[in-house]
Amino acid sequence: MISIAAPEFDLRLTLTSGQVFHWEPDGDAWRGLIGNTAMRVKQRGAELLVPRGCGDLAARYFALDHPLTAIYATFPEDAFSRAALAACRGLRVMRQPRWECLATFLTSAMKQVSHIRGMSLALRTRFGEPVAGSTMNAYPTPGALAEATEAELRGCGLGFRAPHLRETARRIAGGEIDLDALAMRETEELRTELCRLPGVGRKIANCVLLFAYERLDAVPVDVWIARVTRALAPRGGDASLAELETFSRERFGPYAGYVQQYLFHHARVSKTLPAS
DNA sequence: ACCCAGGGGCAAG
DNA sequence: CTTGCCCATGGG
Repeated sequence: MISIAAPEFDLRLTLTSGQVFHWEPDGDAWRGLIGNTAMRVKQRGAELLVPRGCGDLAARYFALDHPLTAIYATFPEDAFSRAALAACRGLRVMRQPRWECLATFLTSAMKQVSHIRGMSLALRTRFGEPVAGSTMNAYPTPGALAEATEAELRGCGLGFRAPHLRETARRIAGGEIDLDALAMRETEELRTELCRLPGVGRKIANCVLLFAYERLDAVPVDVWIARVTRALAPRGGDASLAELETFSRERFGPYAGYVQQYLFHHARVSKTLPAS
């Protein structure tokens, strides 16, 4: 293990905030994969202990370069947002592998976090390649999922999401869509391209923009964020999802995705909403 | 038994 | 351009 600097970072909060679904606690450390690299990571104060040779990889994955102080300066002043910031200080919006992020959020539709974890693990176990030094397999490639049958995917608990994942995997494996090449597109254009994929609508596209394409202003509006922002927005009681997204982007500013992530996690963990 | 989950697609208004 | 309904599955 080596040590890297990780000021203003909370590993546990970051890994349990509903961004990634394959990390598991191992004593006072965490075990998981960054792409195809096995990792055991442990926080010790303002430093992070990672396997030798994995410092740069981990620093990038955990976004240790994000300017949290500047980001916090943009947070709204209302009581609930302040409480979320106080409760989630050190939570970072990670940089995830694009395909893995797209596929896991595609399976997330109308599922609780624990279910998403279960599907991710089942897909890895059934269709992923083994990784040296890990008992967990890598996330399955687009090709591996494109070749799976719908029944096999349903066997992993995917339900009605199975044909969506299969067809999206097929398009990517076949080269109709290049997730890496899309990285240089502007956000609006990139979102439009992602929304063309079956099973990917506005909310899931925004998750992928935020968690895999560094678009920190993207706001995924799920049921939790809808509840929070309906309470936060003036006359938000009957606002549509589109209106809530517009409200969030305008109210929360250039790091709206960061704000949203703090509100999401705080609301979920505390089981509270803004007083309206 | 009943409810809900980090939604999306499609038809109908 | 909006709204209503269905789509599987599992845990509380």
